[in-house]
This record gives sequence, structure tokens and C-alpha cells, in this order.
Amino acid sequence: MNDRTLARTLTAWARSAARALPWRDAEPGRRDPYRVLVSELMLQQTQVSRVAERFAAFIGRFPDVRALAQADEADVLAAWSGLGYYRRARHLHAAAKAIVERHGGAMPRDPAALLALPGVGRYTAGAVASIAFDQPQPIVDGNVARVLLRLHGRSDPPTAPATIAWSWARATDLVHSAKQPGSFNEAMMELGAIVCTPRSPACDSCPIARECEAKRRGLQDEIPAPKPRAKQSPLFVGSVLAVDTRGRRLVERRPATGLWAGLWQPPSLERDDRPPEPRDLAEALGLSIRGNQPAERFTHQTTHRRVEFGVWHADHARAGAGRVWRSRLQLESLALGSPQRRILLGG
DNA sequence: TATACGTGGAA
DNA sequence: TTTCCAAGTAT
Repeated sequence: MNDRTLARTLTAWARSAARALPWRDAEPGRRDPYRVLVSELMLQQTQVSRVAERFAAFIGRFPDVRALAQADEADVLAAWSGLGYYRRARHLHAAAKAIVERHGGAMPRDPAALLALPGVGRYTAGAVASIAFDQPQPIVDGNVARVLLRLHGRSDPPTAPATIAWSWARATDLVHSAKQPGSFNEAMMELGAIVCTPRSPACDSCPIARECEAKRRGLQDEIPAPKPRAKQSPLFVGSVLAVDTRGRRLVERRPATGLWAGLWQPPSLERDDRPPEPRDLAEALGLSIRGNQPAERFTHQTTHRRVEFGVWHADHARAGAGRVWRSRLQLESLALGSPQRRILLGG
């Protein structure tokens, strides 16, 4: 099967098999570029199901690029709460401003101009160019890379630069063979997402199973090799929950860099080596701590951190020095990480 | 080039 | 319960 037939087969398959998703409001190649950009930023390293439940609310809050460009960053971050990788929200906000300032509010079609937008790398530029504008620009995400490596039976280390370069070259050839680049690119991702899955691929329902070298050699479970695992270092956080007589919670802003950068939290102290003692908390935070043991402990995992939280209760705390009282209702529209939301608003 | 940056569901 | 990870980008 040549590339042209392969592209046509996959595109036809996707027409009936592709899932209905909130950002798929039109045929690939003719979607609202703003919605494409928002969905693609949200989808970076994030599962479709996670984004699917958040996309409509974000679009409702910021319906077009001008609305987003004019918004306060704090509101954008609040709308992003729970999605993780919060720099993406800042990137998206900055990209919207750039589109308004540099491109008169219209999404650029030129891949180089797209690439120049904050948060838009090679993948996202190709996705917007192809899915919004039907341009023959390649994309390689985790799905596409897996499909291509299996299709060609390549057991190369998937993160090696040479392997990645090969995937991009192959994707470039294929997208140029496709009559509808946007539909083809989306079809490749969809195949990887629902058929050619990382574990237990559904080769029986694969439209190109007969072309697949990995399947022919029975290697579909070995290709691609698992990615090397990131090292996780421990982090110990002592967080102090202070509630006033009106039920408001005391919160402060996190540092502008690092984990949960610029988001809000209960007054907290972090250590790399061991959990903060109540005396450490009282001294460092200037708060009166209740009890000798945390009221609650839980672990929160991120890609690079294993974060052990200890939650303490405070007596008669007061605002000041960057700390403010916020009601539950106010906290709902504040930029919070997942564990911070759990502590302040309950799990 | 290696590393940091989140999350919650699946196996 | 623990592990693995999903539509990457920036530095």
C-alpha cells in the first residue's frame, strides 16, 4: 500500500470511527482556529478525557481570542485550575495577546508565525496549520509516533533524536500524500488513541493492520519501548489551614517559579529532606499551630516530585504580609493546584 | 541535551 | 497499592 492509499484509508476510517469531542465542531481543516489553539494547548501531555470535561467551560468564559487577550491572567489561571502544567495557561494567554497585537486578532496561517507564538512548538504549529487551515503540515505526538514505529516495525528507542527525526520525516511524507491534511493528521492521532493504543492495541479493528510490520512480527506489544522514567525527588509540605469565624480560609501566593508557580495555597512551608515540624511551621509562618500531629496527611505525585503533604490547623491567624482571607465561593474562582484545592475546599 | 512542569484514571 | 502515563514546550 503506497502512502496515498494509506492516507486515504486512514482518513476514511476516521470519518466513521472518530469520537465526538467538544472541539470537533466542524470537519478537520475548517475548524475555528481559536478553538483549535485552545484545545491543542490543553491537550499537550494531557488525556482527552481530562480536556473534554473542561473545554466547554473555558470557551464559555473566553469565547474568542480577543476575550482571552483582554482577560486578567489570574482569571485564565483560575479557569485552568486542575488541568496541570499551568505555564500552558500563561502561554495561551500570551499567545492570544500576540495574535491580537501582531496579527490583528486573526490566527496566523504561516507555520513560522504560529511557531513564534508562546507555547506553540512544532507539534502545535502543525496541528493548528492542518486542523484549522488544512495545510499539509506534519504533526508527531505520542500517538503518531507510536503508530509510525509500529507500522514500520521500528524498535528504536522512541526518545532518541534519530527516531524522532525519522518520525517527523515520515509524517511529512504522509501528510503531503493526503488529500485532506487536517483529516489525515487527526486520523493518525485518533488511530493511536483508540486502536493503536500503548497497551493491548486493538489490531483486530485496525484499518491498516495488514500493512503493519510490528503486527506481522508479533511485536506490537514491544514497540515502542517504554520511555525512560523521570526521577522523582521527595518534597515535604506542611500546610496550615486557617479558618476564620465566617468560614473564610487564609491563602497566600506561591513563588513565581517552580511547582504550581504563582498559584495560591494555604500558608505552607516546604522542605526537601523531612516533614516540617509544628515548631518550624509556627516560626517560619508566624502562625499558632494546633496539635503535635498533622490533622491529615496525603501524597501527591507529579512527574518529578513525590509530594508529601501534612495539613495542620491554626489558631487565631490573621491576614497581612501577602496573606488574605477568601470565602469558599471566592476560592472556587482562584487559581489552585489540585492538592491545594483539596486542603482548602475538601477532597 | 537533560530537565522541569500536573493530573487522575487505568491496569 | 503502585506504576504508568497523555494530543509537548521552554530553558
